[in-house]
Amino acid sequence: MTMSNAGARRKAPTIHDVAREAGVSRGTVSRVLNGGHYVSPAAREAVEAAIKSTGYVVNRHARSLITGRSDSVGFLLTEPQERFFEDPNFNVLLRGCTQALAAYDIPLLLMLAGTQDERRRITRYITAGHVDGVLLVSSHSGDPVAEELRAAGVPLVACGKPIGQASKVSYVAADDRDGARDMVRFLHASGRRRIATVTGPLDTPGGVDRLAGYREVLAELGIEVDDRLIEHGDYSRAGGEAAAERLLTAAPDLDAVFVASDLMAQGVLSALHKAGRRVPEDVAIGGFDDSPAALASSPELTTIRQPWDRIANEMVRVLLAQIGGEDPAAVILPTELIERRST
Amino acid sequence: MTMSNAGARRKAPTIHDVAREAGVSRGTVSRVLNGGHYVSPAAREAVEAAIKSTGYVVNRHARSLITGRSDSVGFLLTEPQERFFEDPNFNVLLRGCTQALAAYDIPLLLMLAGTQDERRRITRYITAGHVDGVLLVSSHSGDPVAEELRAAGVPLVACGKPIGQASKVSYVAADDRDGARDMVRFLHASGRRRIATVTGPLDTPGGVDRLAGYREVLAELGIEVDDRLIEHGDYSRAGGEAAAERLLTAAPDLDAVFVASDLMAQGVLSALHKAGRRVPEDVAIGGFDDSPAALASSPELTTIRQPWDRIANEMVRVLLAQIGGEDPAAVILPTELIERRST
DNA sequence: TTCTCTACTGTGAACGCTCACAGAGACATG
DNA sequence: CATGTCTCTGTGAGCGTTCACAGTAGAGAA
Repeated sequence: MTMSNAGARRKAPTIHDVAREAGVSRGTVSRVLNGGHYVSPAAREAVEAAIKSTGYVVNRHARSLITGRSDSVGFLLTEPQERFFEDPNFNVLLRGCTQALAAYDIPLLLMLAGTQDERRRITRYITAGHVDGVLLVSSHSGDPVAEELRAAGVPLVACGKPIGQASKVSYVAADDRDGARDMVRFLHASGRRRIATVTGPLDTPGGVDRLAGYREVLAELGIEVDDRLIEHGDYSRAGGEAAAERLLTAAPDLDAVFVASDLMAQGVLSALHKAGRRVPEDVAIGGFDDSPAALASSPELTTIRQPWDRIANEMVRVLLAQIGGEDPAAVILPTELIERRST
Repeated sequence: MTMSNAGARRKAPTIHDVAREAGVSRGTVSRVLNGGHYVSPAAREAVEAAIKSTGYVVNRHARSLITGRSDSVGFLLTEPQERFFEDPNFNVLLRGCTQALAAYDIPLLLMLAGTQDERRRITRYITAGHVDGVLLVSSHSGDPVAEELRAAGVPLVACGKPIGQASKVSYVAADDRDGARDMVRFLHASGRRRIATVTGPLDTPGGVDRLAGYREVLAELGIEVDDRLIEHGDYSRAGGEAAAERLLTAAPDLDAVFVASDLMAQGVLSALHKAGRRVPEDVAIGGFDDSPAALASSPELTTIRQPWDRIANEMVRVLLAQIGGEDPAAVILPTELIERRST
């Protein structure tokens, strides 16, 4: 009998209605809503009861209009979206961020900047203050979008270490160097003595740091670094295969390869197979990322897992802190070695 | 030398500033902004110039406050998030929706309702009018959330056909029945004569419709349906394997199996392998979904692909139409048969 | 001329909230 | 008794839009 629904969304109760119901003023209701102090227990109780009985929900637009905050944040993905969306790790990140924000009742806006047009539109949207901050996932760090947003004073935290250290932008990343160290130490501990490496591109933080970790462990073990054992790839499968072929020529006596990504490791695997080397009997292989490629390979790859759920949580934490006025911060999280059949 | 950045976001220009700059009134600027009529070419030009020179961007909160619209929509995922996030098809859908909405300058809010608490929070958020409509992805159709939102008069469009036909909720889905018909016709055309099927659960639309398609084609070909050739699964790999074992017992002479999901098809593959049947020489297998399982199987599965990018576009189109006041609508999109090695 | 109609423009009032401020008690201190 | 401090409460103003309405100018018709 009520004249509810049927698309005719009935007018929502306002703070006024709650105030009337509770027998107090708007100001008092507002103070209760914002968890403020200076409100008597009696008033608070009355207001809370009135909120419940009226089914009041704050109008975020009205609030934002006056506070200047939007109480929402953007999740910005620039560039090659396919690559990310196909990666389950990326999905863990997206999900983790959404849930971490939900705990603060902050909605996440998904923003994909593929084309130049989209980039412009999104940058305008963000700098106009429609979100309070941005969680950025960008392939090549030192992204112009990051710079632009930072220059506009938008709180920002990137996923992964930016390469252009010039600008002070917050980031959360896994400890690439330590992950690499773990893997090389592990290979050495399992008896391998001629440990080669296929690095990522040296203009990426991952490329640099994972190589640094490799070098450090050799130094630590008193093994002289042999340049013939180092080859560079481009994170692609084909790149890994080519690098492995060069390694086999330059240093045919290698008995282990630390590869800076699982995808490249697949290429390495196939090169070794072609060369008649057995894995892990003749050559052990360690990957990086714990991507699906690690499980799809045969043998399954021993690899380094990055703690994507924790990365998500930390990104949100750092972003909210920054929105709250704190300075940019960098967070490095430990990795985990996943032992499988390739070692 | 400018006192820009440093977190001190300078006050954004308002419609007032634009009006002053252009020498017109707020009203005129507003009319230009909303693409309205009744504005002279001269005024429009002046306003557009002023917008450019001031860098004005509309304050959506102020607008929403008065229009009552939020100009944003929610993408709601209920229930088992892992399953969806792992599915590349789901990611295509999410991406497609985001991009389709971006063309209308409508942001997408990602909402994950896993726990009961989250469901409540999100339902409140939505019914409070914080989004204009909802794109729903739900595992079991006839989802209580869908009902609740529909009852509250929230524009809603579901992905996939709801089972509870009682309520009139919009949906966009691939043509399961026709996809099934295509596959069975294809198997028959390639010479198979004892075509079995492993269905999905019969309380899901996919389960029902794909079986219906199977039956229809047999009828069309004048082949009598043999119940020994029909077994039911639960969309899981193990379920597929068990169903295949039952089939092999009941109808050992089968020479093809149409399986209602790729995951189940993997199970069927493994059962056939154990029974010493070769695929595709002895038995052809047709899957459904074109999921990663289809490519990961050996041999790779011939399967039915659902047009996820088009589904995304249609969901957005239907939702916006509904927000605009149109009635709920159902859209069925054609599928595509992907031929691989299993047939 | 005068009136009507059309095309356009400006203005005040809202939308629902927060914030700053003023003020009221209650109580202690000088 | 005056004064100060502390806790609590109500009120007016204003955030930046849109919307309804009133008003103006110019063209054409009576």
